[in-house]
Amino acid sequence: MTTPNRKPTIFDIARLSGASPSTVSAALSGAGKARRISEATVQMIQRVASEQGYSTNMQARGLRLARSGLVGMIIPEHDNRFFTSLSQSFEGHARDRGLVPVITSSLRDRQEEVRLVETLIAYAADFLFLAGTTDPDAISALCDAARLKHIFVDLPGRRAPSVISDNYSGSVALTRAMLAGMPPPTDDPRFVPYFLGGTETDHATSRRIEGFRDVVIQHFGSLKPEQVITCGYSPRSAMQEVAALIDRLGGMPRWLYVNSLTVFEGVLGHFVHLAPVQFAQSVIGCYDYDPFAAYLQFPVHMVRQDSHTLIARAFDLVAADQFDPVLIEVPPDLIPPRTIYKAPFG
Amino acid sequence: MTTPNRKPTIFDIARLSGASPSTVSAALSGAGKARRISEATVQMIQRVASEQGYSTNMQARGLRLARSGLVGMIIPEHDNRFFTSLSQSFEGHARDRGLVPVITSSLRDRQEEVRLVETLIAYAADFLFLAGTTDPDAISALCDAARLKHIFVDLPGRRAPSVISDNYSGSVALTRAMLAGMPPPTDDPRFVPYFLGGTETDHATSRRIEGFRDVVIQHFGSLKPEQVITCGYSPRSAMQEVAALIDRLGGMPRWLYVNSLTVFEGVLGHFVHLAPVQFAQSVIGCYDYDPFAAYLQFPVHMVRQDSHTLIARAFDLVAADQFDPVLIEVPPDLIPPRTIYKAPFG
DNA sequence: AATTTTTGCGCAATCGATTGTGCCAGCGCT
DNA sequence: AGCGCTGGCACAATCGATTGCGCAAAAATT
Repeated sequence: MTTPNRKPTIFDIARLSGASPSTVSAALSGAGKARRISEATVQMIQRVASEQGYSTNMQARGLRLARSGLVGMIIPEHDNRFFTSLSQSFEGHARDRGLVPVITSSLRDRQEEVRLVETLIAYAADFLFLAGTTDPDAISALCDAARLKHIFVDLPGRRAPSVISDNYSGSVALTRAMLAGMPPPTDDPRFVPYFLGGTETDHATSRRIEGFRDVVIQHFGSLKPEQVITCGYSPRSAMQEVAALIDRLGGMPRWLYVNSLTVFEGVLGHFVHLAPVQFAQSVIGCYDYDPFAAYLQFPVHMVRQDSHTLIARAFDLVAADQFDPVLIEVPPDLIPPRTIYKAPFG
Repeated sequence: MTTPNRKPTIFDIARLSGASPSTVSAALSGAGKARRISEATVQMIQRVASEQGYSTNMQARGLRLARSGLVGMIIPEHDNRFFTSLSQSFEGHARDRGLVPVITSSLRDRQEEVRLVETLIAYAADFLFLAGTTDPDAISALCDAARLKHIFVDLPGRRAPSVISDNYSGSVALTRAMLAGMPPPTDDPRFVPYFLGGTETDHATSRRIEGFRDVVIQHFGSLKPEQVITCGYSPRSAMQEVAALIDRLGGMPRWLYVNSLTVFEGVLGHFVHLAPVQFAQSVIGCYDYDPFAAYLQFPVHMVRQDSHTLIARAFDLVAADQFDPVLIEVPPDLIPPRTIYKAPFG
């Protein structure tokens, strides 16, 4: 069989099968019953089509139907196991529904985020999921103007449905786990917990800080402002901040709460310069889960957001055609340190 | 301003600006000069268009031009820092060229891989990058039939350009690094290196085994078949195999070469059940890099494939419109264990 | 046998952008 | 005045699929 000069269209199939293009379209798009095409004709057309290697031109179909079958998801970055677990779930659900997932990263750049939304609008995406959006309202405005249905995941928005983790309870659980079995408080500034990373203005960070604060106050009676260091999400600034902190304290703090994997990467980048003994007594907590980070040489408590449920809930909203603002919170899981470690205070 | 009933088209802009649709099209698509539209008219039309929030309907344009502006990349999975580093580079390069990257994962399923290629064909992707393809020739056949330009990355194909890591030299470097400073060989089967993971039939694995073999033979004089365990890429089977190996040897081997991050995840899943002392003397090597895995509690030598260069070379081929088979090898980097560890034989 | 209903399918418009072609006015030239 | 040339724009066809509508033949009904 020689390769044809170009891809066959319904007109080619029509010619070869002796039917009309509209009949071919109906037969191949599954609208055979609805358009009263006989079963025999449908089968015959399908046979011819598969012989010719026909496949629907989705641009033509999309143009006619004013939808593309593409569904978008914007994440801050691919290089992050939390976001990729969202991606992986998103792909699965999208495919189960016969949709084509388009996952793309903004690198936490607002301009880029806007461009991506505009692109997805131009391609007539059927709907859009947004993870880690920094300016949800602006995005919603854009989407609304183009009638693009959208749902926020991970960080909530006011103008569209949001499916997020229960950051407060997750943070409380994480902080409690870190402090479990702690010795009586002392005056040493190294013997209080520190919170590192994130942006105060984002919902997730602020809720996590609240959880952290409540538990710390319960155990220590107070929380000093310098115990909360919100330095954004970049590994670089995290590395600088943790270095400065250790320098200031004259050593590693006993408890370090790390807000996100990217921050953790920065922290580890600094640990390279420390002798192991310097953090031998430390307990690390990290909001978000990475399977490799879970096996580090010191106990790391991690919060694993339930990305599967987050995405599933968002798709439930899609299925129900529910795009009015609503906030759905999904509890995350606490992952204890691996059993290969001795208990820190044992 | 009220939101319009639907997105404006060039016909709306034409009506509002007093020009014809074809003039509007020319003005907005940048073909103003070529079609001799006066500068004043172009500016006027652009102003009206931006006032109306016009954006090109890419489905219509794509239909007319028989290309979409979409460029695809298929990877085995998102949850893997090697593949996501490819993704991230791919996105950057695609955007620099004004193209829209569509990255999607096959979960190493051949059927799914084929479906994805067919989907990208249906959407008229401009070209396609394929990473970790298990059956490249079948994919090439599909793409050729649809005149879809494609390039293999990571695993090579015969019928299209391939840009891959220099797996042999990377493997030699990794094995050498693992064995550096090794004590004289003994008869203990725990004191020989083991290779774990991958598929013998894939090019990367077979080249890596060759490199491993050559170095091991150089140091030990021989390599027994049981020292090479190719159990695929799934963490589950890796976990089983490493458990069986340790059981058989009566303890951890001194050197374990882990072929890919997913295999490493499986290995770590088993390490949970071991006392730290059991692998305190072991040296791990892993082909592929994960920033967290690089900080584990035992020395881990890692090979970081130069994903940026891999993608850059592939885009060079695209730019040169070079889609005839050719094999380009890019040297990977060896990442030594972090300095926080004591030297294993120090 | 006449009428109504159903079955099976084709015609032609439509989605929104691009592009080959044609038309007209104005200009310079002889 | 007559001619050619060019700048500036509009007309209409086109890409490939979907769908409202219509029509003829077959089947069912009276």
